[in-house]
Amino acid sequence: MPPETKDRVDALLEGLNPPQREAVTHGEGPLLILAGAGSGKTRVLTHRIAWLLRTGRARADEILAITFTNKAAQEMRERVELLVGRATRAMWVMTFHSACARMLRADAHRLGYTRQFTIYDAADSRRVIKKVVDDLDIDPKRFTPRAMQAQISDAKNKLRSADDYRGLVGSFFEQTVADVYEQYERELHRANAMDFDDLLFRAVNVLELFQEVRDRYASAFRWILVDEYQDTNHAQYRWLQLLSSEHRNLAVVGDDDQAIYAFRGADIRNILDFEDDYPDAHVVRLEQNYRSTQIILSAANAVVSNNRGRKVKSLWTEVGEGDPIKVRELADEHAEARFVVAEVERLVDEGVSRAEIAVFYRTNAQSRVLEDMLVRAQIGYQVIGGTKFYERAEIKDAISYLTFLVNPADGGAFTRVANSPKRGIGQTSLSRILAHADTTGITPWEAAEHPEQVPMLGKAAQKAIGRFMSVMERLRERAAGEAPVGDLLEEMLRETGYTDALQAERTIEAQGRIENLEELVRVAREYDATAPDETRGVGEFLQQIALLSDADERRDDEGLVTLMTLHNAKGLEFPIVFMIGCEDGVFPHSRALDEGDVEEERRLAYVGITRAMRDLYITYARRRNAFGANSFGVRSRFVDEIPRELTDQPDRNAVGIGRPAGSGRVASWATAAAASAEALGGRREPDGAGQVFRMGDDVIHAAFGDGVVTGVEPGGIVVVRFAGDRSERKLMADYAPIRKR
DNA sequence: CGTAAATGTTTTTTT
DNA sequence: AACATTTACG
Repeated sequence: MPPETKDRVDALLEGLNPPQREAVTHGEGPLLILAGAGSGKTRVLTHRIAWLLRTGRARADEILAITFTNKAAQEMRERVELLVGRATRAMWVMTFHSACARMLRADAHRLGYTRQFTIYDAADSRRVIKKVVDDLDIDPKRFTPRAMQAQISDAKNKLRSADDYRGLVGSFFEQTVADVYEQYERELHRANAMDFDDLLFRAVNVLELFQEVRDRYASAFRWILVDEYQDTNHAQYRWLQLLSSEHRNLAVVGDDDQAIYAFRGADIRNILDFEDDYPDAHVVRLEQNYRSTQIILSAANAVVSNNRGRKVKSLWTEVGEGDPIKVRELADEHAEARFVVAEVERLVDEGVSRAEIAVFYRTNAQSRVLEDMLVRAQIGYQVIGGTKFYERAEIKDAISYLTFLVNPADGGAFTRVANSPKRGIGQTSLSRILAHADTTGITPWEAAEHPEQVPMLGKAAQKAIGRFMSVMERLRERAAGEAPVGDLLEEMLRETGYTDALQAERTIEAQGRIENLEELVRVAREYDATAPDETRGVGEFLQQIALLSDADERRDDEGLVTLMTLHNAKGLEFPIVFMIGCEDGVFPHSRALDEGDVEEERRLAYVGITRAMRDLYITYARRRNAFGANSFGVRSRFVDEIPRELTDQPDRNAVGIGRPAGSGRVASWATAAAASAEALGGRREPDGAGQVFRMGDDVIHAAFGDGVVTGVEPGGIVVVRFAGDRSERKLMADYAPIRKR
């Protein structure tokens, strides 16, 4: 190695601790990196890639790096480029699904798909399943499409085909699933479409069935690196196995304590058994945490240590003790939101940037109350997840138009756009056209091209279809002529009258939709400008956006408070973290309790806690609006698993809805309500006269307005923080003009 | 064929 | 409570 190169390699290793360095400089052979939360695993991955490149062990096109989100992939590529000082376009850094889609574009023809195959999202797939259930005369009440979909997805994640599944049938339910699965596969194939699970499944199929494809990739990818390995499923495991079969340079990074995707088929054994699969694997443990205070780490450790069957690890930090964890009980979800918002305002006053603050919750629905409150307080925020941009009706419509242009077999896309905007093509006409295509073995596009040949189709419908298709024909020529996607999209929105129809509505919502479509055009133009030549085109654009996730939309430089589910929080860190809704039934989720998946929920708690660098707030509510009805809650068991001395509420059981001493669990809302009443004891509000105030109560003051009780002191004094001027005042409960809301 | 009202269903987490 | 889907009517 020339001395100059050696210096640059040494520079790469500077600032790494010994185990990190060991992982980065591991040579040939399998490598397992057990990386505790905040132990710098991303740093290790990027430095390892840079090291492989710098030392000449790898060319960029010999590296395959798998990340969990597209955003993470992009960041990883940028960081590697910074380290090695040049572009790394040839390197494959992407998610499992993106990598598989890319491989399938090249080789799907071997399985009877074209390279323009459509990627169906969960909603598209659900629609197909519904149709199948309907066609097969199955009672959708007994066999809900939702359950069917879950079963099929599960099978695919285990690499079980419809045939395989049928062979394992053990009940009437499964028998029915087998029928649906089989027909579903036929429908997808006929539409030249794949669902998310297919991308992995079919990619494995191609590698297994075609030796030359396997050889091509297995020899190309000399170095493979995988992040978040604890959340891989069997199909992903097999895919990696096939790709790494030749060089065996597979490096995986993960933490079994952060496995939170079992519900999606992830198999924690993939990481636990790595050393059995690769007996010669080199194992590195990263146990020094660079992120959180000792108190936060201790809390996380205490909680997760209640799980069994984990690889024992001991995280430590040099960051220092830090502040106690702030635990708050609030009256209901509104008081909870008010507390969070008031605290955010206080922190911002202290000079904290909003971008340093995140709020985590178990389910997306919980963001709503919080959003209301943030809007009122005029605090900028972003919500990750929930209703996604690409799931909005108008965006789906626009995408379906493009999809139908490039994939004329996609009857789903056709159905979606044919009568949107309204042009007099109803459900009946559509069904006739699709049935005609079905029976004569032509594509929906071809059938629609010749409406006069469709049996039973009315004259008016024929004319409407004709007009629609002549627009589509023109657009298709433009698409084939490799027009930029942005131009094509704009033309489409204009020519089909889509924008005009929205404009005609003259409503604020329609205006919002138009703005969303403009945003989509902007995304397309961005794609036109940045996509490498070889991957340009409508088809590729569509496949790429189909694989975008919520997490990819996250922005971290615009001074916004971030709201997201605990699942979306994986891999991120924030100086200040709020975990809200910490009640049994909400978190851990009641469904998980029913199904005995408490350990996964606990890992979710571990993930949430370990995102916090400096300050952690945990809140729970006594009362919460579940289905329109109020339910009473009990503090989450996870809160009680945090040693009290790590919190600012060492005697928190003295007041409020503490878990009844000695009782193990409270699993249902019914028993929860009883337990709550018991815990409240004689402290329930008297009707009418003399009010009793508790921490978290919402109050209205005649002069100061809305507020929340932040403390109760002897002598009938209550401490109230007011939303209006954010002041905190001590008031005499009996004399001050305050009442509960 | 399209709209409006009525009914039923929904809340886990997501690539 | 909110939303989607179904049903009834114009």
